[in-house]
Amino acid sequence: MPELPEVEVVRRGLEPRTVGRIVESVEILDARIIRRQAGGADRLRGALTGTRLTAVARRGKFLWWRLADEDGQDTGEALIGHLGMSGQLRLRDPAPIVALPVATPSEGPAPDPLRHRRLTLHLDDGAAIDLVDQRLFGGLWTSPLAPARDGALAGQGSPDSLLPASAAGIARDLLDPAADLSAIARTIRSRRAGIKSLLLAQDLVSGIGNIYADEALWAARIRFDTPGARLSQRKVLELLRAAREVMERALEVGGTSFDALYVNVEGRSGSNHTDVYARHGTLCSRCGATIVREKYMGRSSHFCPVCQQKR
DNA sequence: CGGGCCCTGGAT
DNA sequence: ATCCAGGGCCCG
Repeated sequence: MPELPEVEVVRRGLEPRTVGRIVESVEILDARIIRRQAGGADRLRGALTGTRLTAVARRGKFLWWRLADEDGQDTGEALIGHLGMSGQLRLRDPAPIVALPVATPSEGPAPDPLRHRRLTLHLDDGAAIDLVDQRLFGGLWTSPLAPARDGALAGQGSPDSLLPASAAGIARDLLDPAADLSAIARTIRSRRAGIKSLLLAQDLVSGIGNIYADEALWAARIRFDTPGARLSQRKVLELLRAAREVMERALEVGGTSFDALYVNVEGRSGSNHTDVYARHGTLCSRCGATIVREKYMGRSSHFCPVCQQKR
């Protein structure tokens, strides 16, 4: 499931091969993927056809391209996307889609990595950007730009403070130099909700999903259901720095993958190391206790019952 | 602030 | 046949 590090890996893969290119056509293979586009498929086609991609930026888990018209003028809109939990943006060279080698009958049919291709942007150099998404939680749509409130760069890779409206309610993430960790920590401490639900609140701090929330809480030795207000400023800062470190480390190794659902633009998986996530039943690497999985907020929470005590 | 919804396909 | 995975968004 793509969270901040995985989306950043994708952004970095897209940057050198898509910035400067013109979209020649938009191929929609499954209309259900364009749910979030105002005006629907026609509007998406109209906004992109003949339009140049001038930058690719990211805030939290949102990714967007800046757009310019034939004269090089900003269109005032971005092409923004979110991968949901199973979305992939894949770059395809000029060659047509090549099927994988045919499997022998005993092996059954070979899995086709593009089986769930929903939408393709064809670029002027013959390359293509495929949006592949098994569960259709992801999407790609246009959104008008407006200045970010604090005037700082809108996100990683952004040339200025202009932020797509669709990401206006998304807080800065922990890899953003303009993120104010002390302010985030103060807000967390003003809430009585469980700390994990606060870590996952994208309007408070963005980019963290279920995997990195569990990993950060383990690193900071905090139980998922501890009320934000029960934690000291120092402890919350420790947690935020832990979350940042876990995500930085994941970024260095190309993202975290638990299945074939997260891949970079070339279709390759990242690492799959975690300390607690999906490790229930195995031993805590810090104290040797057995890692537990518990339902919280309708999601699985993985934690060490000894290191992460109730407060 | 919690719960339901959107979705599909692999596991049980 | 049913459960489960879950980010974002909408609802009450």
